[in-house]
Amino acid sequence: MPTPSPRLTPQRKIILEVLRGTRSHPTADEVYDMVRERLPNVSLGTIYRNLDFLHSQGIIRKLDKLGSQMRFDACIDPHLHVCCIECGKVGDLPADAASVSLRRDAGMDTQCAFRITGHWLELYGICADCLTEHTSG
Amino acid sequence: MPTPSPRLTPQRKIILEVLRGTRSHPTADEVYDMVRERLPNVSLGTIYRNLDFLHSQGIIRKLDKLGSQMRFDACIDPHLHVCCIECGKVGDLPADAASVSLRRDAGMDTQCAFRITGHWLELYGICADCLTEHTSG
DNA sequence: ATATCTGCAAAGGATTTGCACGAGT
DNA sequence: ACTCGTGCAAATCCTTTGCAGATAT
Repeated sequence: MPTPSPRLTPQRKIILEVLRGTRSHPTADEVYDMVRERLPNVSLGTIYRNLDFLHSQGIIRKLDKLGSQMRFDACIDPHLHVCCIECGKVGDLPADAASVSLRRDAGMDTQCAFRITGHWLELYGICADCLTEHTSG
Repeated sequence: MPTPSPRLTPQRKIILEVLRGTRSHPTADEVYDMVRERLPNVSLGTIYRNLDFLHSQGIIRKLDKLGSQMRFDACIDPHLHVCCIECGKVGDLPADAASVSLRRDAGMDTQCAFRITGHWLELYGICADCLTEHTSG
């Protein structure tokens, strides 16, 4: 059987262009607004579906830990995000700047123009129960 | 004027007891179910309001980065959380085990019975724009 | 009395989904 | 033809809110 062939529709193309044209890590809503400037009849559902598709293909990053709304990032290189606790703005930080920033809590980080005040670290893994199911099943 | 005097209602008391009686970092919904066993007529709104109140008083922790629903933790000592990517279960990790776990990605961490497969680090701060507003205003 | 708190139900915001139509191969 | 994608609107999920009645000091 032939492999499924995703299509590069105008919507999909413009959504990706819009995302690649900004460094602001926009929400779906903000992407919607930007895309509508070029494609007035696009629907929000299409935005969500395409952002999801692009993410599933590894073409964009989905940032779901930066507030109440998801944000999206066309830059998939490993890097960290800094979130402003006042206005919610999201900035980038080169990966190798992390340890520097963590040690400098409450100091101004010259590399990202944010004064770092805190951080959040969370681990992912597989719990013992799920591990057992894997090995026994 | 007298300081406001929050009351220790039965609802509030039981919610806190229930939360202190588990290490499962329950969602509001799960707290609701547990509380209803002792207080069948409690409402979900009351659960949310009290969890919020307890959090605002620094009595419990609110974990909003562990999936789509908020989770709550009566243990406010600094410690990390490990989230199972299969079933969503959340475990604890002593703070000083963090560096160990990060170095052991994909290895089994004996301290928390999770096999750590990844992590997420995010920074918080104040952006240049908001800093300017503070210093100039 | 009065401020705090409750249960109920409705509202809210973000995201997902069902469906019939449209477009590419 | 057939599959994939779209617009629209409704549905869903989690959380918050308005309100009238209840409770404690």
